[in-house]
Amino acid sequence: MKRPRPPRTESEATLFAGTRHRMTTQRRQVISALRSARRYLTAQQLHERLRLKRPRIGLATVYRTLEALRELGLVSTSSPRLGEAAYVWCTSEHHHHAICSRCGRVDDVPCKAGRNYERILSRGLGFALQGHQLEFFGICARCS
Amino acid sequence: MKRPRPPRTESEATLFAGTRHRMTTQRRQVISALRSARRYLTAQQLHERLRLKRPRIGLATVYRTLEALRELGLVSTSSPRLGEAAYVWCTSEHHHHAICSRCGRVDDVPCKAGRNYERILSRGLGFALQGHQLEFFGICARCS
DNA sequence: CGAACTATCGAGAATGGTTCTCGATAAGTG
DNA sequence: CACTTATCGAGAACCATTCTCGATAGTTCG
Ligand SMILES: [Zn+2]
Ligand SMILES: [Zn+2]
Ligand SMILES: [Zn+2]
Ligand SMILES: [Zn+2]
Repeated sequence: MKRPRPPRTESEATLFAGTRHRMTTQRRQVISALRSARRYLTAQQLHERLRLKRPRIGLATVYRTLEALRELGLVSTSSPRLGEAAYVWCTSEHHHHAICSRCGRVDDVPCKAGRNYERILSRGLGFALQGHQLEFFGICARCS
Repeated sequence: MKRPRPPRTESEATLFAGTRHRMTTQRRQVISALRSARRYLTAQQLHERLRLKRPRIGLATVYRTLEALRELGLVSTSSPRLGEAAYVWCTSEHHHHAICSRCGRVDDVPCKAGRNYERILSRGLGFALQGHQLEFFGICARCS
């Protein structure tokens, strides 16, 4: 019985295409775990989760993979707490994050602002705006 | 010859009023150095600067003072680089930062946005907005 | 397929920013 | 001044992150 092609989520196989990086089993699992978490995770938290299925995976591998993904713009590293970096999966287009204060869930928010501020900054400070970063804090739908 | 009262910058003496913290010479100097820097400084960079005038000041003292100021909302700790926290002097009112990509100067920018997003977030995600943080990157007047 | 090449892996050591400890000192009180 | 308590400086401890290195696995080319 031939089933229709399953609605597979975007494959990871091509994420490193065009770079000298190789797609390995470990990297596939780091990507999958972080992508499905939908929240900021520290390298150590991610390592914990990965060890459940692959006990011998090394912490350094997690750090190395996260750094490679960060260079590609596929993870964002805004660190919500001081002293420990946290990583969240990211589409590569410009967008912002809505972070739930209760459960930590992170949702992407498309960018709509910036226009007003460009003028304010230019007139008030003589500041030539090149980019911005915006984070929202509040309570997500599941938590309220 | 009695001069009119100098236009002294807001005194530091009262910053810890109402808390159990004491105002000491070391803390006065940390505050003064950070306030006049107008840029993000790491604890170690601040320590370097302070040692020019007070060679025996300890790095731990700098960290302790910065932490106390952070609790009071007088410094902000957004960490621009990964792996090392940086601190900038902050008024306690809600505002944002314009950070020069070339020289690192940080200027305060009053908040004007948020209204639009409150509706977008509520309708799109069922997200109850409580707060936000916005940073601008670009080139400041002195650098262009 | 197999050989050759090279990126990546895991484990542990090294690094370095930050915090802690503790006896000495200074600030506040009266 | 006498007393109490917060803060100081110096160095050790802590811990997140990076580095080292021999082993392993992905890739390419026949
Ligand atoms: Zn939530
Ligand atoms: Zn934007
Ligand atoms: Zn500048
Ligand atoms: Zn604002």
